[in-house]
Amino acid sequence: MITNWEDIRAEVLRRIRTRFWLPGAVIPTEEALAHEFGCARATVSRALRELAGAGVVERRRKSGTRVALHPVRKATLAIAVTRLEVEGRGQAYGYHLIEAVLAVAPVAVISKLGLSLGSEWLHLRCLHLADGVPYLAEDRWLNPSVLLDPSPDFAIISANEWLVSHVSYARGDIAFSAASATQGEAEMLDVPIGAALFIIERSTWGEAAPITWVRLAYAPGYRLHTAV
Amino acid sequence: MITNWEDIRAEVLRRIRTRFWLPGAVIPTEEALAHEFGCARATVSRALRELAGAGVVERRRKSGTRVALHPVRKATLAIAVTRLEVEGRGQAYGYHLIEAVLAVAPVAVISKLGLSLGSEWLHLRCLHLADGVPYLAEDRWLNPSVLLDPSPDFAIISANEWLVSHVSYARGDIAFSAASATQGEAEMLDVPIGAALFIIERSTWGEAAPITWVRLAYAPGYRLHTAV
DNA sequence: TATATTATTATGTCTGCACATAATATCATT
DNA sequence: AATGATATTATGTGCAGACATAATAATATA
Repeated sequence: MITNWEDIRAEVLRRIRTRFWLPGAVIPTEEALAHEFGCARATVSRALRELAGAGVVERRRKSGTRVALHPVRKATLAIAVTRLEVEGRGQAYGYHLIEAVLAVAPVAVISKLGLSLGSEWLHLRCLHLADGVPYLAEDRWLNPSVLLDPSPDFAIISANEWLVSHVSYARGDIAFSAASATQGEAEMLDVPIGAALFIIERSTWGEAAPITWVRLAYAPGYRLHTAV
Repeated sequence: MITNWEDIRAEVLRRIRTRFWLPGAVIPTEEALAHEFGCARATVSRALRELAGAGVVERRRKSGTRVALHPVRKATLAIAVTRLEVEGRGQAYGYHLIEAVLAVAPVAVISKLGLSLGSEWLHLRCLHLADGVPYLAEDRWLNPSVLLDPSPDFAIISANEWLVSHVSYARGDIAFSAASATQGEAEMLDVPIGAALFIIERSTWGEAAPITWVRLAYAPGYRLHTAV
């Protein structure tokens, strides 16, 4: 008797991983499993739904549930506000605003956010520190119209942290890549020009207009990881 | 009247993103929302549970549901089998086995998988191509005891693809980082030594013993991205 | 034979109810 | 004032039943 959806999920996962049910094979119906485990169909359904969300099984009406043939590993990364990420490791967080100017956004940013040409945005360059050591170089373009009156002081609070608690957004996009350190990044992070850096680029849109585009260049050694 | 959990999730998300409910604020109870929307409590519960899973709200018994103060963006990356990733973009997939030898695993691998010192593992080096261009250099250490009899021919099928359909695993770990191309990687990918590469490292364990450790070095230009 | 039409099936969703559980508030006791 | 017992509250889980929906199979029709 298993009447707990987490235990059922574990048992089904066990049968898949031990290859009792092979990749591509159809597993018993919800009703059959509910009967076997001595629980309600809804409970089995909950367990299988979670496994489908994790990419372990694929489900289709009428045809049933089958073990995923090519398990798309869904790695879920938790991307926190930088300050909390650093403090969460027990390190002291530091933050410096390097530059904040109104300027015409470069074409790369314009095209990614779909801006009109020649529009002036706020350009921020900042450095985040962990235990006093350069941790992350931030290069951000920010739609000035989202700034409230009075405008926040980005020398004190990081744009990221201010944005998440003051500006509503509708959708966003995150990309991960690797790049060689530019001269500016090399200076900020105190590494040689050309060093391999881990890059996160984010675009964020509000309901009507784009909000911000940011490139985060992490100091060498940075790793994002997750259990599967 | 909203009696559909996805619509309820959308409506709650709208209220949060339009800052009708502010970060940190407690939102109405499931029962109150169910009454407002004219649906059952379970339906609201389902919607809020999904939002909690996405990191948008935080829920605690007795205290209720509140809008996440520091929304940990949970970026879910879909990591497919390389062949399907390439073919999914409409490119021709190519695969070459460079080397396959039994050898003593280096300390870095031993420590990551918790192997006993001096054990001989199968060392594979392979190159994956997209439209004939080097795409990914793979450096893999594989526990020879997982190989069935007859042993698969890794000159024809990639280890990744063979493993997902032939070996059961219990848990794994994925890490993303950036690194400068080693001499071997530079040769395989046809890039200068020191070029910034996107790196994925994976460790996989079976129920009892470790199965494999692999380092995937992607050619410059590779990006992983996801909508939020 | 090819093409609609209809039945069947397994998952997807919603409801109303019950009880479990964790966190908090309240109150009595020392 | 500090401590401990008790009540209250909101979420967490489970159940049985109903109907919706998508995909497939079976059947009838041109």
